[in-house]
Amino acid sequence: MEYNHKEIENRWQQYWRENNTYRTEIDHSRPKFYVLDMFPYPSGAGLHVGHPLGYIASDIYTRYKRLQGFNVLHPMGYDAYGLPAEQYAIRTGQHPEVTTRNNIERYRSQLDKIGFSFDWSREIKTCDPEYYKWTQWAFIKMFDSYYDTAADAARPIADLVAHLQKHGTEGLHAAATRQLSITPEQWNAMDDKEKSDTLMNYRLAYLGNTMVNWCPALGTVLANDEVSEGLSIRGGHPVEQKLMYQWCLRVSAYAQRLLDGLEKVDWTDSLKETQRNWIGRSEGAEMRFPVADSDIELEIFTTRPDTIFGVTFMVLAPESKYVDMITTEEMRPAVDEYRQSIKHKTERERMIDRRVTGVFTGAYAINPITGKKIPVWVSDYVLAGYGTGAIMAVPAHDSRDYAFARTFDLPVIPLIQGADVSEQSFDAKEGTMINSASDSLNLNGLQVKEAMAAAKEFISRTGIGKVKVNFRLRDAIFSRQRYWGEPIPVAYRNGIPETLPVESLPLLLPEVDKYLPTESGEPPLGRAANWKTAAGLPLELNTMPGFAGSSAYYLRYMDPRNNSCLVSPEANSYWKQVDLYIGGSEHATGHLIYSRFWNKFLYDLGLVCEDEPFRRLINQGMIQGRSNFVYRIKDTNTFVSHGLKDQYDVTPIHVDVNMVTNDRLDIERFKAWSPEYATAEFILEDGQYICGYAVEKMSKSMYNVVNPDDIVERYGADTLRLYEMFLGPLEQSKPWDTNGIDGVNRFIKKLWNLFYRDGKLNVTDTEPTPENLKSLHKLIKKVTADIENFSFNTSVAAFMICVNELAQQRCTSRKVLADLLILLAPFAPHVAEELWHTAIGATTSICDASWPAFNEEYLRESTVRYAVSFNGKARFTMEAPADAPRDTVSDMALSHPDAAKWLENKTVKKIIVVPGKIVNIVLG
RNA sequence: GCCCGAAUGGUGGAAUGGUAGACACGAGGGACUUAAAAUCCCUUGGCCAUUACGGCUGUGUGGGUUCGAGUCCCACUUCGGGUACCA
Repeated sequence: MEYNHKEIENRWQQYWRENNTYRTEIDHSRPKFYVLDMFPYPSGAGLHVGHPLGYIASDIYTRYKRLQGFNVLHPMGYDAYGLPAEQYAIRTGQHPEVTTRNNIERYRSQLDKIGFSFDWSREIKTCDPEYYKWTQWAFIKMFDSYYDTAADAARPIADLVAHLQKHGTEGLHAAATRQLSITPEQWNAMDDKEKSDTLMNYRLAYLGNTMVNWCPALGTVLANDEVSEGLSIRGGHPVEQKLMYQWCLRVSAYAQRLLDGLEKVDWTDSLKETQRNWIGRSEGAEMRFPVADSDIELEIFTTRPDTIFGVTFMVLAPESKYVDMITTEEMRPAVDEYRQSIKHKTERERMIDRRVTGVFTGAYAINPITGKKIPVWVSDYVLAGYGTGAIMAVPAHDSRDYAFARTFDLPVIPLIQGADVSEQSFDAKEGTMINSASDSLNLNGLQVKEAMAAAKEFISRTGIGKVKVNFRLRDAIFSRQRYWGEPIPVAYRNGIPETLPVESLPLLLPEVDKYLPTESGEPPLGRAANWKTAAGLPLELNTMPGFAGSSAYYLRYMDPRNNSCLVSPEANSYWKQVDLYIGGSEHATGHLIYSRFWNKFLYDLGLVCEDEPFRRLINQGMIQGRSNFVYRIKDTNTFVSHGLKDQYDVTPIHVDVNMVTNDRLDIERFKAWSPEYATAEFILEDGQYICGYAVEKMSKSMYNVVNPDDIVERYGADTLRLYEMFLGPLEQSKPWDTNGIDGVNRFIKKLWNLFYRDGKLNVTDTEPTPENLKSLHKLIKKVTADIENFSFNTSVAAFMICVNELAQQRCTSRKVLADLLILLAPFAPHVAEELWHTAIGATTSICDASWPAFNEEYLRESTVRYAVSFNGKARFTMEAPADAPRDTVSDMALSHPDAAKWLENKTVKKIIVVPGKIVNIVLG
């Protein structure tokens, strides 16, 4: 019997499929466990070897938990809406659905080859009407809800309407776009349009005029997390700011709960930190500064109310509504010109160009505490979208204000003792206050923290302002001017938006002749014929963004075919939440925020039983490419080997990693690669051409893409799985290097030879020896602990050691070998299943086996080795009885023959004995 | 700029404060073979020895705590990741 991976893997993959081995049902007799992968977007390029990394880890954990007796939910599906399929459709006219279907088929066949234990009966696709019905349904629920800030929960909008009818906005605690002040009489006198507009101020899904990231190249708006450094994440196109009337989700209402919820989940600190920064809670005060000779008051937000005595000017955002109100006649032309110049800059230009610019409005404000007159300026370093779009500038203690003050020659008043502000501002929140006293308030002599508290207390007591918490987290823009997304279930009656009846869902994505905007600039759905309700009302033309479909998919997996609700209470109360979620950290500020928001909303409605969707989360690292280079001597067709390249003037050229083995170039394949190289000549070292290498992103253009299918074909899925885990710690980014794969492949062959020695079955019913049991239980202990810690690389090493030991011991014991296979089954399921049946003689799948119990007894030693150190330096080792008391051990060390030379002419000051490990003799 | 993380042989990487470099790759040497592949054995951080499986040194840099530091503390350097005129 030889190890034949192709035959084995085909056989068992078929067996598992035919026997529905991985089908999962609710089973109250067993504890549940939910392991989830972030489902993939099926791109046209297919999977490369980096994609399955997280899936392999989650599969190992899933299989391990099943062997431990858990009923494990482990589903998979596709995040099927997305830009690439649509852009492909625009170029080729092929329907995105066709592209997507083909890509999904390719993904599925690639995934199947790796031997995952997904329950495919629960597969979902976000573009499937049966699925997106529930995405649309959730949107309608959000439209019909507002956020009650007193109850800290979403409530039906009908409750809000009732409140407005009776009390107006008096006593209303609701998250809102703007603070409104309405009497019941005013509300009741409103017409439908006015009422609709008013309610939009409160709805969780609302239409609003907001500054959006507009990407002209993609022809759509983008959410904040879809933009990085002024460029779109998809495609890298420039993004500009634009005021648009768009659908939004009031995620900001949940900011505090999203922050608090992080305390309850088991995620890495760095990921929690990323979310905390993104939510960006800052505590401070909102204050009003009266404008001189006017009734207008400027409202500002500051986190440093303690620095109120150092305010030497104020700054408004160019878009601030105050600018028009206070600018003096003589300054108006300059201010208008400045605002125009800002408007014409794209977001990216604004980022690159960090010059300090601004203009004086001509107006002065009054410092409410000192009564001093201070000039009001306009500058683009103040953002309209944060706080109130106006600031009090304290140049001595804020670096941005400092730069502005120096540019426009404004005064700088230091407020902290010893702070040198001649060269730069002193931003630290520490020190003793100076220059901070008026008739009503004296902060001098206080520490910064005390001063902050005192200032806040004073401000709220005197009514100058109030203590306020601000969040950086913005509402999510929910409209996309695209075709390939979920239609928003909204129709317009006389221009007033209303949601469709829930019973009419799903609202199907209509057919269009082209996937481009209409001539009049409307989104592609504007091309759909008859895009109206049955009653003839026009339907919404925007579609939902990419994150919509992925926000509640983990709930749908619990009950994927339910036609009457998103998830039944029975299914939800059994599966509860995701116990382990594995995926990339790139979703930290997108999907992982939106999902948590969406889940909390459903929780408020009493539709799900857990407040947080993902209990434990692991970020697998990215697998980078390892590119190979050849070195062409300039202006020739001669290539010089890596070790000799420095003697020539060379150009490095990427070469396909698939024709390089251990950095040695297959010269014949290289010549055949391109006609250009057919006549190439080579300068070799030691008869070989050695390539250089570099770690880069895995991509076609670098010729460093390694396809998992090729690895499976050549070495088998088990080798691929083990090798991906062996490569390094799961959470760390690391380059893929096929070179090391022979090591794990050899391990599988060694394992095989343990069961079939010289082609003959080598398993007997002999009793295990103490040595056998020691090797086995060392492994049980190590692998169990490693899986719990996601330290898969070290468990693979432990398998290698154990197999070597058992081979050396000539172990044939069926009991020991069977347990070895169970331990290995999560990692290399095919070979484990094969040997389980053919060599062990089992008649049921190894998936139905039980994880072996660890017994400390077998590891107990009668003697242990001590390292004997002198002054901390280890010098020799000695054996001692395992149960010897410390005094006996130190006496043994001192009388040991090797000790004599170290003890010569020295006095022993102290002896430290660490049982079973170290004897450290401290000499005088 | 701010926040987080990392730094260990030629390479990927192991090490509850207790003999640094597990495991693997690569490399060198050997066995088997007409030869190659495959397989197996030995060596492999550096330096000095090789009469000794002996010595010295060694985990980015400099300090500290400790009987003992890759591991803990302080300062710094470099590299990744996140975020950015967020007041």
